[in-house]
Amino acid sequence: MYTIKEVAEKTRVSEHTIRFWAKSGFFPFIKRSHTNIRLFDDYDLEWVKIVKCLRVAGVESKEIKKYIELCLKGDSTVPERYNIIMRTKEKTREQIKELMEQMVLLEYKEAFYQNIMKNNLKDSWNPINNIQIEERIAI
Amino acid sequence: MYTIKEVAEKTRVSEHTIRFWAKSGFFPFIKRSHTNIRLFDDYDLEWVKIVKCLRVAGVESKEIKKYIELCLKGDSTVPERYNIIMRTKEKTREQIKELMEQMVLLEYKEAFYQNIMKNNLKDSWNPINNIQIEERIAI
DNA sequence: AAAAAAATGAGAGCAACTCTCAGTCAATAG
DNA sequence: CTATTGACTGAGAGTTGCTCTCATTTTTTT
Repeated sequence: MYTIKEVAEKTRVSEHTIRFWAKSGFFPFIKRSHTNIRLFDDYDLEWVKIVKCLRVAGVESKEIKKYIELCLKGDSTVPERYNIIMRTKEKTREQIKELMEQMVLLEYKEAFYQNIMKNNLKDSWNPINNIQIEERIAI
Repeated sequence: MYTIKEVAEKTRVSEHTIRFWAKSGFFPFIKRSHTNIRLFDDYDLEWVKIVKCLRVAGVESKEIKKYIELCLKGDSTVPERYNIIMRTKEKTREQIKELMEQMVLLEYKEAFYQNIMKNNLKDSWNPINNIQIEERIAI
């Protein structure tokens, strides 16, 4: 059995956020000690990880609540749950793609600034279009 | 010269957000028509793209403002700007890594649900640990 | 010249945390 | 056996970064 602190460490989600998620009804099985302290077991931990996974993918709270409730309803909801997972996968794939595109831009910037520093150029030389920017500051 | 609508389309950032960013001082060079309508040129467009890139990487507004101000100060701030770009690259790399880890978990879930649907199993069979969960609902 | 489409700023509203605070409880130090 | 330290609690205020509405003005189309 884990305390909220241990769960926070294991999942790298803040204690505040875990309490917030618990209040949102994301962890329906958590027990309490006789002095009201939350006790997470390994399955609760699994739920925390899945909720984190969905949140990181940008699934909103309302949808996560729905997913949790489908889980509680049993086998008949498996196809719907599968669809939520597939939509989440798609979202995640798009996010990775977007981040990789941004990475390309950041690498241009890196080269741009390295070039200025190495060759003592002015930063009005923009390597993206390989043209000099007149009277403008490059971002 | 582009209107806010065209910039929104080109960058896939909403008009609302572009106005919000403009109010935050992220685009210091935007001109206005004689009737107060914002006119973006190609360089302004470049700034919108960079700001988007930084935001997607999770750089907070305050830091973006700082970056913008460093750009306006000229060449002497290049090393500091370079550092911001490098930190942003690192953040982006971490995000991609985290999303890829989540992807693995989502793929387990996909296989888990597919297995239930194909073989008409109960969902208390958890494929992650390959053990049956007693009296517990799998998430 | 009128109707429809776009733009404006001010400001309200919202999601999802994030933080503060006063208070309970348990464990260890003296 | 008290006292202090430290984890935990819920309630609720505060924050970030949009997102949306609205009344008004401007532009375009017909």
